[in-house]
Amino acid sequence: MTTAAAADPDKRAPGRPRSARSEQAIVDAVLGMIADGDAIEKITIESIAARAGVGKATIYRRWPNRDELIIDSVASVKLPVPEVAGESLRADLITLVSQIGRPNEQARNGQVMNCLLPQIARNPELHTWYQKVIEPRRDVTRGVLRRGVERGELKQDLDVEVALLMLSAPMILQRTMHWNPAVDMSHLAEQVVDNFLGGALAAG
Amino acid sequence: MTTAAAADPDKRAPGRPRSARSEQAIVDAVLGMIADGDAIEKITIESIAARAGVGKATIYRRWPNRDELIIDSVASVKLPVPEVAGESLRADLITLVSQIGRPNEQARNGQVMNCLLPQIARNPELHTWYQKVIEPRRDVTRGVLRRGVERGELKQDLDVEVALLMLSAPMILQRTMHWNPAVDMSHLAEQVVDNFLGGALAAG
Amino acid sequence: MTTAAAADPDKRAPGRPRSARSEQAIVDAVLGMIADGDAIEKITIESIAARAGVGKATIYRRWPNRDELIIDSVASVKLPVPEVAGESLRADLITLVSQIGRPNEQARNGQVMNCLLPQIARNPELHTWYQKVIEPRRDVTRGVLRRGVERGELKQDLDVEVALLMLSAPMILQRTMHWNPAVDMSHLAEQVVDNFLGGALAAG
Amino acid sequence: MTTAAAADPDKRAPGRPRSARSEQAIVDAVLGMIADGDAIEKITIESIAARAGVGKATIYRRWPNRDELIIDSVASVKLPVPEVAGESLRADLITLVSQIGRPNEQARNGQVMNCLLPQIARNPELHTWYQKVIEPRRDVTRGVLRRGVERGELKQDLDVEVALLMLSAPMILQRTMHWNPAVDMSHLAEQVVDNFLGGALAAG
DNA sequence: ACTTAAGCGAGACGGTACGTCCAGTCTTCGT
DNA sequence: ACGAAGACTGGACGTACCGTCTCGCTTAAGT
Repeated sequence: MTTAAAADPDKRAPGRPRSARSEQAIVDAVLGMIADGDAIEKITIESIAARAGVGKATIYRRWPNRDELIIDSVASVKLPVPEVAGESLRADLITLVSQIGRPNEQARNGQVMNCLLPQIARNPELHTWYQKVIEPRRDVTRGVLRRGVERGELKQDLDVEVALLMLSAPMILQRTMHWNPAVDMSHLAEQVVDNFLGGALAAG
Repeated sequence: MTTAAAADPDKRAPGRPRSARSEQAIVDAVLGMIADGDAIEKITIESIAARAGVGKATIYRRWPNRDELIIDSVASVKLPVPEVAGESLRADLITLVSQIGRPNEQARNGQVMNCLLPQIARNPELHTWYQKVIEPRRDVTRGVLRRGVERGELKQDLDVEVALLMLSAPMILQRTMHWNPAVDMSHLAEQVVDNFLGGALAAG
Repeated sequence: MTTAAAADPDKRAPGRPRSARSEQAIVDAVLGMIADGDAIEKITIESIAARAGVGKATIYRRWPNRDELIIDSVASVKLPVPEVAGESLRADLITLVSQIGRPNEQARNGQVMNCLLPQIARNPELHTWYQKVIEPRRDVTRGVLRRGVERGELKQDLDVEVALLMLSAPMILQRTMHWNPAVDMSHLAEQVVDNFLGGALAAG
Repeated sequence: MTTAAAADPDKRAPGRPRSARSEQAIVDAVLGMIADGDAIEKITIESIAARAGVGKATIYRRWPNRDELIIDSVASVKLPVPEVAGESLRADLITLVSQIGRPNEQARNGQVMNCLLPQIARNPELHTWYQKVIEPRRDVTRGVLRRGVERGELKQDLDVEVALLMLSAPMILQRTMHWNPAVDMSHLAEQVVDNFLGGALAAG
């Protein structure tokens, strides 16, 4: 997202190199303000520059505008790709699903996804990029589902991609936006997985 | 959302009454810009006033700020509460689910939801209001599900609210944001309903 | 120099009229800073706006840039067209010449002409404008000289325009720039006039 | 004006000596931009560095700021001290006066003086320096005038310094700023000298 | 030949001011 | 009293330069 790396890795660019300290200070300032729960429109370039102790030009040298900076900052918070125990299909899915949309300790609250969602919706580049970020996580769930199909636990004709969507979308909307206020979120992951696996139809 | 109605319905306010033409022109301007696919942040009060041929104060007299205006405008596009034929549970659900997040002719593209999503996420008032708007639609689906439970077609212990979430969330995210690009959207409603009803587990 | 007057004097512009108070505050701020002896390049639009308690846009609505504003402010200091007693040619000329380039009480120091000189030199529009400003003053001297010629006191073939230049240029350069540091300025006006009248050649 | 020479002339500084090529390139860039008629405020350090193909630091190593650089560059254009034939007082004065403020071939137009005038007015150091530059030229005229006095051609009580001012100021203002647009400049030097010598009073 | 020391082009650094745009408010006139 | 028009203060925008500071690289002089 930042300036592309040099084509020739041997030849470094002329002139004074960019300061890693400044870069970090900027990203930290952004994450700090998000974590402080500041309204997203209050996170201005000027306030970021002031908080980071950095000139505005130093920001604009790296990011073309505020949105890219915020997105990049959030993206820099590396979320570890989750691992699964492999005990059972249900347990693995609950483990994975319960992590979707969960606020993590660095990007300390749900504001982060609130920032990202609209940008992703509008910015095709960002959308593509975001897909790349979550694809590894999606891949883990995909693997679990595929193994379920191979083992005969899941239906042979299961559309894995639709399944992924059905597992993640409820978690995302509910966690970031409290989409349906009548839903109790304490056991949502289990409920989603169980409904997904068992279906709604009455047995027999 | 607009200015509260007069306390005494008999006594009309003195002076020149507000022009319905202005109000309509403002709302039309907003909807027009949304339909034109303008980026949401380009829809400024000034541009709205210019397009509507109206003074800024005339807008502020009616709405407290830009977000409320946009939301109100979008909300004014009356979406008819869908009706169901009542033939079968599956057919009814597909009818309802396929309408979720569908762009309609007045708010002519998916931009509308893109505008609303972040606002809803951040603005508690708006969130409450939005619940009220979609609650009637939700209620229809809720009714269908409840009848399914009563008839014994659906599990007795089905959590209807979670079910609603599982039916709508995938449609919303996929339709407005192409959340999972690997998903084919041509039969998504059917797939979501069938997965929801039948579950993913292999029979037997 | 400010926005041109309306073509039709009857029809006033729509909308809120510009505030005379703001305009005065801006001009006062500029003159104040000049009088304070601030370096000319320290008189920035931002500092003017702050001192005048005015938004920057209010300044830019009236003047296209800093230079025009400063010039206009200085120009607004109405210098009274001098009058002459008419006693004698010599006395009248001394009266007039001694006023050229003299700092006056409102534009309280020589900085003013220092500001204007380079602008005049570079900006043709300003040059034209400045000519109009000083023309009335020049006209008074011109009248005195012409009467001198008519009365036969001055040479019949005197080039009045060259004469004006010879009377004013030494005063301007010496007063604003101390052009020749070896010149004693205390009786400069008298000396210039006497040299001009009597010439340098030895009598006889 | 450049960095002071070493205290001990024998001991040259260690390290790589400054490049004469760079120095020349910088000065040439400045003179070129002036000659191109660029507005003085467009001649920035950055543009100079770019045009000269030189780093900014290389400029700052030699001159403390833009003004000094511009002045130094202009000053480097050596104007030859004029010589006089000594035929007659009038002819000598016309020779000298006609050269005042005349654009020369290197500093190719009147812009140069336009650049210098305001700086001189504001910067006392520069003022002193400028006096030194023009003093030799002034001295020639001073010599001619003094000889005129000694020979009895000019009045015994002539104030030579005031005379210098009266001869040069009209030429400067008219040549660099077209001070009085009504003045025909084609014979200005002759007119000034003749007026100066003969005075304006009618004979007899 | 090798070290030392300053020069070099390049360009990033923290800043300041620019001139523009919009927010939300206020003030005018005409309806 | 509402209408439009548009001026008001305020503040962020993204750009341009300032004068300073690294970078890796020459270029000499003194070992």
